[in-house]
Amino acid sequence: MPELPEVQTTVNGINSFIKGRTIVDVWTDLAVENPTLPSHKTSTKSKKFFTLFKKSVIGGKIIEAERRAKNIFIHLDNGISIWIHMKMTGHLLYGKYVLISKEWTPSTEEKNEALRDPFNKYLHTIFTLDNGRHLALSDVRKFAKVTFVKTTELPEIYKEFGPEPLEDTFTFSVFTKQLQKRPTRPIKEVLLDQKIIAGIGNIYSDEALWLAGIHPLRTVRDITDTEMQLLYKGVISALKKGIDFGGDSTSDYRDITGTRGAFQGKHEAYRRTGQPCRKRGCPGTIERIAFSGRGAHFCDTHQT
DNA sequence: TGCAGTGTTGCTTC
DNA sequence: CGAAGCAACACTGC
Repeated sequence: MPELPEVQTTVNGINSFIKGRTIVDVWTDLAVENPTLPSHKTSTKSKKFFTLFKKSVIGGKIIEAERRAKNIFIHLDNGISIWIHMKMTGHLLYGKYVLISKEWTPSTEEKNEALRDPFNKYLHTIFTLDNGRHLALSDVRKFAKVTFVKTTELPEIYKEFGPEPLEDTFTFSVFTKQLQKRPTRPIKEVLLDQKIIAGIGNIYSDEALWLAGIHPLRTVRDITDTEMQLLYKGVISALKKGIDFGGDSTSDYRDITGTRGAFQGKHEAYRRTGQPCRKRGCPGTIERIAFSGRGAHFCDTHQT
């Protein structure tokens, strides 16, 4: 699920619902661990690390949440930032929960029925807020990671991610310069590399390539300047469209109120295998190939 | 029933 | 070194 538009939707939700709240407690079943950039090896799978985590975030007031690549940073007023990566199936939920026999479930007072959606179970980390409500991490597959860093360390960490495709500084020249760092690699693979461009995953790379009419296996250096222009626009418009529709809930993704996004009904390529291409006048069919350990979907006619 | 496939990414192996 | 493949985990669908 969570690529740039889904993570952005989550961050927007945190900022509209829980900004200003203070964290008064944290619970975890230790099923999640922290992101492992070279500089941050410790794991919440150890009780010792979790004790330190608790000590660092309890009493902190949420100033603002921020997205970098597919990561969420929640800045607290005590100089600490909570760092969350939702990986494949993680998502954050805001609700009123109760702990019953080692499992958190929505309280009877919780009026938001979406939180009772089966996809919104599997809670592995719970932040209790000063209004008695909770920010919960739901994650079936338990790949999501949670840790903390000093806020002052973030500029150094942000350097490990590529440029942000929706920022004003992401010009066509930045785009091509980044892609040219991998001239011999297939374009789809390069688009997925977070160090080249931040935030693109399997869904939006398929969509961007469909928009640009480029086959996913084309090598970067074989792509013409005209095609690059189309791809640059395609990347930006696919991501913006994802945000406009509140993200993609093909699978587990939900916004922090537990509600599905709507982008899954809007795909042109992703997971439309065997269906007709919807580009105007195109007689093609969407094809799927296995590639780089995942699926790539593209039109067999207009993507060349 | 069984196995391929699922949004991510870092580690291992060659 | 780059590149390919896999592992982490649980569930769905063919």
